[in-house]
Amino acid sequence: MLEPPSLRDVPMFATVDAQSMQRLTRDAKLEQFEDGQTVFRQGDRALYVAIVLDGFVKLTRTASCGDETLINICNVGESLYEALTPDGESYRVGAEAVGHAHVMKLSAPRFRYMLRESPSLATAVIEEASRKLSGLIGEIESLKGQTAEQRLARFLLSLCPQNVESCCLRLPYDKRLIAARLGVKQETLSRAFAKLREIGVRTETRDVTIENVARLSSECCGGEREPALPSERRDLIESRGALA
Amino acid sequence: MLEPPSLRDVPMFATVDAQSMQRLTRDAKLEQFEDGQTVFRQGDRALYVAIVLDGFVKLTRTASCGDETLINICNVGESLYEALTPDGESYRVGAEAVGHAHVMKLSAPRFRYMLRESPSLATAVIEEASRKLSGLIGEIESLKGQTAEQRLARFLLSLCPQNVESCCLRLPYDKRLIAARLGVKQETLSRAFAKLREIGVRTETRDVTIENVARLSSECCGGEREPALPSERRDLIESRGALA
DNA sequence: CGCCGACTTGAGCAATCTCAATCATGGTGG
DNA sequence: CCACCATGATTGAGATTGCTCAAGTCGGCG
Repeated sequence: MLEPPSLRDVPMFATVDAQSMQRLTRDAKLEQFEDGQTVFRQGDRALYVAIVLDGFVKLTRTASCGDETLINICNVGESLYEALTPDGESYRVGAEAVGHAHVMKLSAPRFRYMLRESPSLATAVIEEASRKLSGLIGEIESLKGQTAEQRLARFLLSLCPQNVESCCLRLPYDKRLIAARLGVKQETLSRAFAKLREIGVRTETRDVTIENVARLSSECCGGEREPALPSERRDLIESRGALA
Repeated sequence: MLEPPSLRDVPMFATVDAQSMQRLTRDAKLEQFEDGQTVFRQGDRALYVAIVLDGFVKLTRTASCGDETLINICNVGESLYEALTPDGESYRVGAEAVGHAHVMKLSAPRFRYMLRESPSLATAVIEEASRKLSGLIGEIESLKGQTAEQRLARFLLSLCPQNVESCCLRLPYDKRLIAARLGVKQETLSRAFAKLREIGVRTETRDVTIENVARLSSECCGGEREPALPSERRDLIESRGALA
């Protein structure tokens, strides 16, 4: 939090040439948000392409009847790219800070202009969009085919480092949000945690201990595993095993 | 089916300059598939970028335990873009023809090369990816927040032309597939159809009559409506009302 | 101490799934 | 023409999962 957050650390832009980055960020704005503050609203004109530089930003979609659905929780280094409509005119989801967050806003018209000027940027954006597609496909797979318990297992596994036999981790945000992310009610999430207790998952409010990662993995539909989300913060996690 | 299917009619490429299109399609292959035949398998090396030129192609994701989840059913003019992994190395979902289908396969390495050479192609691909994102976001919203009945209503509405008061339409594929698309079992779909009968939706195997589109719309969560899928075939639909 | 928010737990209910039986429908062979 | 079968669709009954509502716990924090 003390080091100045910078686009330099955002993987999405790692392969973009320096000159393009300089032009792209010429009038970029770095904004700070407190928990619950709105980054932009669904339906607003899409004046910016936003990147999370610190904290979390949740993307939600609100139906006309008022139902709000959580679409994604974006982590440090992620763009809020799925917010943009295909025509680039408005936001199809709203964005709100979860906890304290820094967001870099790049001018959308400039961004669009640069896409035509810089093949390396265009390629980077195509890859970013493809990553977002992957994430959503995984989400759909999970929602259509798995129980709440399996989804929770999958979520916890996505927080584990690869190839460890056990690990302790801190949940990245509160259980209400995790429930929304998994598409269940808070109470259901609580019960799912209770069931996982039987297979060696202890929870203490926000800290989770997974005694046997492989066991949890096999529980969650034959050991399926998300391709190691770059999303979740590794610095909150300690673990024993191959990587420890 | 008799006119030769051509990339010329694919909206995705409408804005791409002729020269790029020519280079892109230099060694393109047009393939035909019968119902159930595999276009490509999940995990295969992604040698091609595929476009549906006739019929339907379903994209499914198979978990290691064998569970198969339907991700999308792609219509004429759609790319199978969501099949590509971010690194472009392999397919993250499998593709299979639904009924008779024509698929154009473009060389993936050439495609990637052309992305750097042709800003208009890059822009078109970014828009296509964005449309795919929209579709998946809508899917997630639907899965997380709506009942089977509401999802069915939404699906039927996506098949209706805009601004009509009533309409008759033919379901684009069989009910087993529709059920998979909505993320329910076919029995549940059948019961959902039965419930909609009470609000003026008649079904005769594959033909559906919607007596009052507005009523159906209000049933499905306050009149939410998909942004008029370009996906479904308009030529199978007859309707009365503002547009008729 | 006492309140508040976040979490947990319990009980009943609603939606969906599973399993199984039934019913059209279309094609096939006699 | 009809008996027969395969397939898709429908319907019923009971089990499961997740939801709703309500109460209870727990850990800060003024």
